[in-house]
Amino acid sequence: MTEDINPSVPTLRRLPLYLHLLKEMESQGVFYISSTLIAKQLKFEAIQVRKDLSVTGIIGRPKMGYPIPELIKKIQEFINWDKTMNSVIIGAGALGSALLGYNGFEDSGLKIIAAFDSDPNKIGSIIRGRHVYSINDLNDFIQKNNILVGIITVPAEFAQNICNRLVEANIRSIWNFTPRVLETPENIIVKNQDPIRGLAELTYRLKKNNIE
Amino acid sequence: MTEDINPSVPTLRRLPLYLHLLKEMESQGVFYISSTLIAKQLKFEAIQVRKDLSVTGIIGRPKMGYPIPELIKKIQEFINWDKTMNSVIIGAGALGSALLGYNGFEDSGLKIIAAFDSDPNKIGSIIRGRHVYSINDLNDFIQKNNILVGIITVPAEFAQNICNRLVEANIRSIWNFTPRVLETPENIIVKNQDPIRGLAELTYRLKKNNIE
DNA sequence: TAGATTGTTAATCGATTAACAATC
DNA sequence: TAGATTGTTAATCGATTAACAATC
Repeated sequence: MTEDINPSVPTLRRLPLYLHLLKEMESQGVFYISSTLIAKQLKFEAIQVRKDLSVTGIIGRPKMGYPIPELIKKIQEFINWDKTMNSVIIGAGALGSALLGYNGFEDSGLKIIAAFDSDPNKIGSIIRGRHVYSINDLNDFIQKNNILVGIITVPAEFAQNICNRLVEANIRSIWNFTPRVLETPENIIVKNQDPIRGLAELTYRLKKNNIE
Repeated sequence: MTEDINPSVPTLRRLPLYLHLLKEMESQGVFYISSTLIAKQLKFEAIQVRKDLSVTGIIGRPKMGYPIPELIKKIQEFINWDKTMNSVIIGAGALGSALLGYNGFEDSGLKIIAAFDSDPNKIGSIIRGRHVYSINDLNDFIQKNNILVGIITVPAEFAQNICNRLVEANIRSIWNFTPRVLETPENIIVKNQDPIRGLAELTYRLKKNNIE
């Protein structure tokens, strides 16, 4: 086996930032970049950049830095963004609709191919080019369309119920945008992504700034 | 000074999860909860729960646990969610509209009172009850309406430009939903919140699961 | 009372940072 | 070549976890 390095979660979370920067640099016609310059752009430490990038197996060249096209490829492979992953959204409300229209997924290989909702007014409609189906069709759809990721954007109180349905349909992973912690079998990958958690960081610092 | 404890970032990010759970318990008529039970619900360790909660200054009672109403209040005070904070959104696209309609902010005291965009078709419209103004009116609006937080949901390539305008208007903090790292003066609080960073964690584990 | 729970102090674990030889 | 940069190994820093006395 070549892949032996276990990246830390912070490293995994930084890799998309590198990827985004590198694609930008590449589009500007730059083909080598040093850890020093990456660090400056992203406000990291150069040594941290080198440590992070090393997990992908990239080999840099002293004095030159890292070859950008190759590094992009290595990062994409490492976090599995070089492949298309089909997903569905459950909950076609504000947040669900936003994710359907969000172009930030371009870099990632994630395709949201349908939405599901329980509201009869929404079922049958098309949001941002994707059909909205009844939640009752969820199980069938997942099994027939090779859906790897279920994205939960329903109100918190329905999150566990939707989760159960996804598990029944043999989903592989769940991206949970609600503040509920979900009960799942061990083999299901769950990533919680409640944006409000980041807000606490910001507002705490606002308060602290104000006091001092 | 009573507040001497510096919470770690992970602790700050967990506090909203406790808050959410506690509010739920309270609405069910429960008034005391132990760290053991909180840990079980959130899949944490009890000792971690106690460590986290201690930053708020809460005093628990052996055998009983923590008084829920008081703990809710302490957490809210600690992360500054007991006060209303006015904010504006810049970028009334998919993500911006979603945040305008998102009811997850109820717990937090954050009020989004207006949106701004550069698209003449959007300017003058109303999205989820909030007016969309021209970006040219941003500076005036911020200064006149005690805006503490600027939420950036424009496409990445415009993020720095919007950031500069916010800084000019003497904004106190920026919640940045783009993958760009912003250049700001030191006194501005910036919180980056690109949802795609969490996706990397999920997709990496998907890949790893598949290989093994 | 006995036993569950808190909260403090110490130990462990893991991530970041530093030092520096190797290299182009 | 000289000097900038990589990548490895070690040191530091900080967060999590463990141990346990105090308490209800």
